[in-house]
Amino acid sequence: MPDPAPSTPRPRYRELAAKLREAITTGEYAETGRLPSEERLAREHGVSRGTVRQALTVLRTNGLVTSRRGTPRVILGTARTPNLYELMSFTHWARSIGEVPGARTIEVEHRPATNAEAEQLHLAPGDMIYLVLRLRTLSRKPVLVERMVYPERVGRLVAALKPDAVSHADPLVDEGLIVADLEHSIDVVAADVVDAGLLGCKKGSPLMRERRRATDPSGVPLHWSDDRFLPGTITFTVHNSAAMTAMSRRRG
Amino acid sequence: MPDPAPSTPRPRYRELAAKLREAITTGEYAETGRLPSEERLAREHGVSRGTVRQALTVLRTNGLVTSRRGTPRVILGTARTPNLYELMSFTHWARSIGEVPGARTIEVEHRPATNAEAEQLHLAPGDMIYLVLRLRTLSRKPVLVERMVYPERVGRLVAALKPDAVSHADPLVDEGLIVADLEHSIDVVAADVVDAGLLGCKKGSPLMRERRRATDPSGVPLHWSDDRFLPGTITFTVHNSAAMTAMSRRRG
DNA sequence: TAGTGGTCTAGACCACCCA
DNA sequence: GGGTGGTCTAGACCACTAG
Repeated sequence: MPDPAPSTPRPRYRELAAKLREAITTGEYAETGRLPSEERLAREHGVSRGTVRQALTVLRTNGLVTSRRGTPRVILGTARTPNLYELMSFTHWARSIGEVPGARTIEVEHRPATNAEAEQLHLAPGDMIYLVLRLRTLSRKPVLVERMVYPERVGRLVAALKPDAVSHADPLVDEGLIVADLEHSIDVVAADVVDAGLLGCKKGSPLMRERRRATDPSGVPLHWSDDRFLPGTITFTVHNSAAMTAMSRRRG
Repeated sequence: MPDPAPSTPRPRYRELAAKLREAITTGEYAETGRLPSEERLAREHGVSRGTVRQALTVLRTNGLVTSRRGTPRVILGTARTPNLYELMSFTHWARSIGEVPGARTIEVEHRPATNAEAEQLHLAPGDMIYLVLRLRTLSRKPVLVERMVYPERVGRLVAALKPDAVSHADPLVDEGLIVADLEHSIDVVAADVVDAGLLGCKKGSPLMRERRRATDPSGVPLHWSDDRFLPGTITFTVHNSAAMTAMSRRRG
């Protein structure tokens, strides 16, 4: 939910969701720990019950409230803010937690895709890709090694950026690229020579790896990345409600 | 979406979602890669557009289709099956991927909660908890060390299970406990002496750690766990669409 | 039994995309 | 401009929980 510049005015259900989130975090319903009924919320805010339910779905997705047939909704906790931007962009995430992100570009390659790359990006073998290798820092301390693979069309834009550009994601958004979908996988790998040199750890020492693939609304892959974090620098958290889930990252 | 035993007949939107998922995975719309319009689906299946939208929301949450105003929905990929059970229960997950799960109970403690445990389970300091330490296996090979902490009420049920019970989650479900909410965090830790002894690795070697807290529909914590996986045995995957997310695990 | 959330309908208007 | 998905309404019935 990146809340893009509202060419359309913010829909009412989001407006209401924001109001309710605010009310919850300020302790408005703290006495009972319950939310008013949907009907009552509808009356109080001058919208239909359907709109109230849309708003409550947002809150539920974010883990703020539960729901169960027959009983009022229960307040679960306070705000969580899953945000596609934050999951897509180290820069954006770092700023969101008040850190100063940095980046050093180590290498940019423009070459034919390997088989694995072609598969991940839905390209034909031999199609050209860009690979960008960067060292990312928080407050000047190395945190992760980032390898981004872009198809030609996207990579061209990235390659044109100034070498000292910290965020690569923002310019892409400005260019009109839309990320509709992200697929992450998280595991542990041993540092290779490059990782070790950049992060200042030993070759073979364990790193937490997050691989991501971003897809635009028409299903076309926008990039594929391999990020390797020093242990202790980051924690991934995932929240599931009965039907839905939200992911975020935390400083480890 | 555990699809509980339908005391109520399965709602139409789920029925429709299942039908559409089936159609997508069998390649029904493979030529165009597009879904028919909501209006048309409504006509064809004899339901209202609202119901169609509910069904499509399910598919979107699961990463099967995208949606964007103005254009038909695009088929993204094939089935993903996020399921609270599978995330809650190693046993259930293992079976879902065709593996044979095993468990060896190492230790059961019944004692006052530490401060951390009390906080996680929303207990008063000194309230009694159960801690169950188990070694979990796939096809007899050690995969993870599991530490489950239960509040008295739940732990009593677990402690009453037969020592060779593989799944602890299923009996709890049978007892009427409902998991409405799961919070995961994933990071890397060094194996302690116990971990190393059980998993057959060296003390200090890296393990992937998944900590979980489960909450029932009224917001009461049901358990808190700390699972430590041998590297290479598992990969966590998370899928986000614009507003929603789904998590799963894969054999590493 | 009263009140809640879950499901479903039939209609409406709009922003947006694309041919 | 025609068709799509996004939002919103006003109403209805039902399953479920709890006092």
